[in-house]
Amino acid sequence: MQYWLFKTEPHCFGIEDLKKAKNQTTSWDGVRNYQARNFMKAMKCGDLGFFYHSGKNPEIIGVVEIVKEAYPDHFAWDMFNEHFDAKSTPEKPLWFMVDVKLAEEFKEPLSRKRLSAELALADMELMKKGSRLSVQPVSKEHFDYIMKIALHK
DNA sequence: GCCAACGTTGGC
DNA sequence: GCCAACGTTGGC
Repeated sequence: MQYWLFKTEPHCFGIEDLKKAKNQTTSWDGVRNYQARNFMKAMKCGDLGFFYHSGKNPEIIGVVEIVKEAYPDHFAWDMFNEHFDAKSTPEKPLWFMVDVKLAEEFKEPLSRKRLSAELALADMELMKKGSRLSVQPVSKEHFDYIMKIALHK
């Protein structure tokens, strides 16, 4: 069992969109970064990930569960999709996505400010300056630590 | 709005 | 294969 973090701009696809989605499940498509893609390929059903809003009010607002392991991101084949990439084809898919389902919405979101006050999280990928990875692994220690804060509130 | 960090592109 | 230029991300 591994832990992850999914970043998203709330006005693009936020927790409200996920809540409204069928079965509160969505495909995590549109990732066009090799490192992030490789992390998605490593995900297993049942793995958990934080749902993070970037932007004006950065915060972790919940937890999602991987419910479908990596499969080709067909949006990359659609010329009219904003994430179209001619290098990817149905025969040789380059980009992949997973399906995630809302597992838990925190009663109170954990703001980045709140998280950065925690020394124990200083070496977390998310908290590193200049970290732009939209899909990233989270250690069990960091995951548990953050869950403890979230549930304690 | 600013700017640092990072990934990608393309000339050589 | 190097690296400068450029575009994007994302916190502040």
